Amino acid sequence: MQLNNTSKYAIRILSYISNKGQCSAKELSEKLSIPYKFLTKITTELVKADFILSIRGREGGYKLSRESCNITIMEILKHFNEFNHQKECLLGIGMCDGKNKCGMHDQWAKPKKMIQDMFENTTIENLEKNSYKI
Amino acid sequence: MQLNNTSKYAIRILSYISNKGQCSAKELSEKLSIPYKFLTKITTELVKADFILSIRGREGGYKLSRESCNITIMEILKHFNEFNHQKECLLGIGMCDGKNKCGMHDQWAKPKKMIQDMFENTTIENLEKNSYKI
DNA sequence: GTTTAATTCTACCTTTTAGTAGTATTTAAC
DNA sequence: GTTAAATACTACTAAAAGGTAGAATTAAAC
Repeated sequence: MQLNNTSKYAIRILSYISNKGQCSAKELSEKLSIPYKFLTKITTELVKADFILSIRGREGGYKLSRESCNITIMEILKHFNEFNHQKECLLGIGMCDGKNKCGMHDQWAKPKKMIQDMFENTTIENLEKNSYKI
Repeated sequence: MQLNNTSKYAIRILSYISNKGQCSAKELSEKLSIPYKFLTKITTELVKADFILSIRGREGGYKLSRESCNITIMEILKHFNEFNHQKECLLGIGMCDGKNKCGMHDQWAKPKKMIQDMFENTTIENLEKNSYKI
């Protein structure tokens, strides 16, 4: 019941960039304690997905490609396959809906809704500032 | 944001045994569509953790070692390391508490509590009957 | 007491996730 | 135009999760 590392890193990276305006991969790696090579792999992915834009060459770095209030956590998680849309029931094997319930379908319904709403309504702007310090 | 396979299987196994009273690994494997060898690995673990007891030899099988209403989902999940107790914040790096917050600490608090309560208050007895059919 | 159907043990293989290494490309500064 | 500091690309390695294989042990049934 946790996010995978890539998703976690992505959120923290976007949050840091948002607070700094622009910054290099080197700075991100050091401040967020994310292995440099792994970090650039993720940032490259974030560029392709248009969350950030890259400035190459000397004095380069990354910037948000949109306003932080327009980047929801849900969007990030979906990009990194954290939500499989349909079946996302806890024990979900095959299709799990109102008719074909998994064992925990009813109990899971409320918390699930709450989490989804939270991820949809939370944007990079809303995140605790300086959370990267932890 | 899903349980790992082992935890899912464990819950479904216990649910099935609960409904059947006693059953063999072969039956569990077939009815729950869990690979036989992987299933027995999990049941052996469930025996050691005293969720079930095994009856060896011919006509053997597994039984719950306690009443189904006394086995909470939380207990199962904790056994399979689904909850790391302390830091379980979404982005949680290092310790994440009221003073040292991860970026999503505040937003995550409510859904997290809701999920934990749900897992603690849900027992094997409460699960949808025949959920294994899916 | 032999057989048979069951659980248990040890060791291995496969897939996915996480992380590393090295080189190529870009571009501002000088 | 050379240099230096940055990102991007390709390919590999390591660790964890998921799954398999085969032989050993147990005990009811006959």
